[in-house]
Amino acid sequence: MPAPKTRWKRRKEARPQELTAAALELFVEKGFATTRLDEVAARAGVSKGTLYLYFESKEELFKAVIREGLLPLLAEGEDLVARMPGPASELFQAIVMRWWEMVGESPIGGIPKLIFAEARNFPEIARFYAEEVIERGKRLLVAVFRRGIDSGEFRPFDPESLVHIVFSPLMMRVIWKHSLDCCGVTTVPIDIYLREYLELTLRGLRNDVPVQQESVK
Amino acid sequence: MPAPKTRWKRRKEARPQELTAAALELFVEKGFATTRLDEVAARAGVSKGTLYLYFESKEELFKAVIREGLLPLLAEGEDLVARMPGPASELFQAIVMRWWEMVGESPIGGIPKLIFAEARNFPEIARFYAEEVIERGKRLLVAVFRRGIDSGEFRPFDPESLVHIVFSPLMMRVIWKHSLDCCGVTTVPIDIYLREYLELTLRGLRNDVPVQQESVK
Amino acid sequence: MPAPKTRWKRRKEARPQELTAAALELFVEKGFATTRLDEVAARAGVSKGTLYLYFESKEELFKAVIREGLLPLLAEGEDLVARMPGPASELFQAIVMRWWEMVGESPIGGIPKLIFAEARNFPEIARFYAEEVIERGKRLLVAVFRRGIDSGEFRPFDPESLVHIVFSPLMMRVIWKHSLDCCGVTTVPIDIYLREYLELTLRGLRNDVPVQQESVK
Amino acid sequence: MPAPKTRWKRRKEARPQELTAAALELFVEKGFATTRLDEVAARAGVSKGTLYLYFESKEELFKAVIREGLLPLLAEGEDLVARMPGPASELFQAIVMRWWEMVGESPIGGIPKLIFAEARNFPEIARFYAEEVIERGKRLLVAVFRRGIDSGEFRPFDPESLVHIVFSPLMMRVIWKHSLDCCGVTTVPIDIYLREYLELTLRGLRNDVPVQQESVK
DNA sequence: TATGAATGAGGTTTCATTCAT
DNA sequence: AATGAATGAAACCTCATTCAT
Repeated sequence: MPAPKTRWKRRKEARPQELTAAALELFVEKGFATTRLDEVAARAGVSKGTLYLYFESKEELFKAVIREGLLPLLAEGEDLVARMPGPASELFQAIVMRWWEMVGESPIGGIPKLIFAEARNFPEIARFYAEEVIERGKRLLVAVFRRGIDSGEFRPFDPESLVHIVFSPLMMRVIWKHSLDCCGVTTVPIDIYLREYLELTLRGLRNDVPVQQESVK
Repeated sequence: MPAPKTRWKRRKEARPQELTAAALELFVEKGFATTRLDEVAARAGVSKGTLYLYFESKEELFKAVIREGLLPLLAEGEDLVARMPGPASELFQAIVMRWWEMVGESPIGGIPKLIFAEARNFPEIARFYAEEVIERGKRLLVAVFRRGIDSGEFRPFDPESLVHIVFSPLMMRVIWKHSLDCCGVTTVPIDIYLREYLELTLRGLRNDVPVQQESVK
Repeated sequence: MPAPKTRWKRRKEARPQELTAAALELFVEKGFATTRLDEVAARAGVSKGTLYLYFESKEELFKAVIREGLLPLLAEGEDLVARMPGPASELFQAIVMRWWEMVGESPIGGIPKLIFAEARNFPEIARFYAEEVIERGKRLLVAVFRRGIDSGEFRPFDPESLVHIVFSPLMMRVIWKHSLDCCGVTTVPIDIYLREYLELTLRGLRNDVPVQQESVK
Repeated sequence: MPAPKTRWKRRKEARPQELTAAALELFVEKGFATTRLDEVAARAGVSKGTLYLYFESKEELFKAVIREGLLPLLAEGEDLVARMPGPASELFQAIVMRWWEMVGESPIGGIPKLIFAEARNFPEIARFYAEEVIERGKRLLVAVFRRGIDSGEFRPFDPESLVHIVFSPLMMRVIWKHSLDCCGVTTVPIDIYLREYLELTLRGLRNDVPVQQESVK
């Protein structure tokens, strides 16, 4: 008796996440408009009507998918900067690798594609996402950049101006992964991509001074 | 009487492009599925039925939009490499600036967003686009990189591995422009963005000349 | 323990009536089709599933609502005629006032509107209602009319032909009360309405002869 | 060429009325909620989608049905009072007979039942109907009553108080016709009904003065 | 007895596509 | 060549009904 009730209750609590998980997959796969709620329900193993016990409409489901997807992103990483002591370049490298592991490889990696694709149809959600995710991520990286500049490890530059540029190759890669990659348009393996990306970027950021000082000598 | 007829004929020949232009705008704005053919027709100033005189279906219209959008891209730039003599870094800079002018600023700049958003719904088109546009662009940049490496201007690296990484900030910017930008989520002004991008990237690519100069000495 | 059990039992026996009462309210308010069983359950303070312990289907609930509503109507009034001795006009007046008190003012006053609205969707129920309520009411009034005619108080007329006509203003009033009245479309206050109605009707029914006989005298 | 175009245009102009006519029938027959748009379309001989070329939604169709139904009512009768010269009782009789002919016998006779049934679900429409139809009809009858009172033909009474009462038997009859009548619950034939109604009502309204004066004497 | 999560048939509504004009 | 009225398949959503608990 307690077991079944628990099973039910657990079910009821687990449902929304099962549903948003199925929806995320399909929204990323086919886009919001093209995804039929039947499919979402089928993939989650429930009937169409069940969706409406948990979400008022397709649009609300969409919002929930995005909101749900944020949480892992927000929880992750913010303290990474504070904890990590070493040089900024190593910290940056650590963040990049971790981001790919946690976001790039996981289903929530589909969200960026989804956001860019649907932003103009759901401006409030786009703004919400920008505020909650992009802005926070930006602050994180800017802090790293500042530390590097202060320590002389990075050349002096305006972190705000560079942050989008620096992050672009990661965003593009995760977007690519969920669009062209799935059509058989492949590119360099991810490990090489990340290695080359880090090298290019760190070379682009670092201070030349030591080298030049050497040459001055 | 002859004048109107000429105007008509001209009209008739111009029609398909007027239609694809209207369709491109709307597809970029709202996505393929969400765009109604009524709207496309209305924006092009014709009736819904007229669309079917020129395109067999909504999907064919979509393909035509992409195909049409390619031509300017293909025509442009390929000879730029051959013609431009100077150092690779200057050539790269010229390509970047020109690309932004010709693509980033024009309506066809919406195509990348469209492709990434719809790739999985239209894999053949995605492959077609990858083949015809991305691949060619890649070859163009690879050639520039090669020239720079050969001349010692760039450090030795595998051009194939870096080309996507290097181009990402431009892609992201043009995607951003047609999605989040339209929701009021803005970022650094484009001139600063491009300047910082070029500096970061060229620093990341170039040879550490001073050191090498010493060794040359 | 016995106390609660008793309360439970009382509850259990009272349930069907609580449910039909809630249903009547809502059916009158919104119509049969538009009323959701959730609402009925909610208004009765039970869960949706509980309804099905007492009624096989929404339609059965509807039937029960009507059947339930009949009982007070049937119990009331039939003996009123037999008991009341005085002149027919006073008896008629008494019936009218009592009917308005017992039916017009009570929730079951909504039933006529409901019946007229849903008759064609539930013909058997309509016939059942006609048989059990309208027919009986008619017989009641016809008896009164007969008595009045026989006593010379009313002019000679065919009671069967007049009964619907005479009763119409009361029916209309109670229907109005549950439809237009609720939309803010009001009319004469009920006391004036009834007074004027009685005057008009009794003038319409009464015999002029006595007066003339008097004058003859 | 002109013929076909005319046919099309004529069709396009006739359509809304064909559709509202079909809808009126069905709404009266089954109620608003229970009527399926498929049926309306089928009865009008068009496809479901066609409805949406002319009406934005089921609710708008409903409103149009009511609005459409008003016009004949409004056009009719208002001048009847002005034109008719004779005694008020004859005018009243004429109005009653004409109303039954024009409204009672025609499909728009279903509207009252519809209004009373759906008033609480569509309060604005109910108010609109009350304002445009009931109120005007009331004014019409009140004018007739006034004329009769002024001429001494009718006893002195407050016309406003009596108008609903007097009209009730006609309303009830037309409502009955579209509900219980269709379930086989019949009543007195209409000609007898109207005759008895007129007699009862005119007796109820007329002045007894001469007789009473005699008795007073 | 009572609950309320789950179902799925059925309704309204949309829109790509057709075709008579 | 151009129109736009008409279609009907397919989507979203509702809600009466069921049933495990």
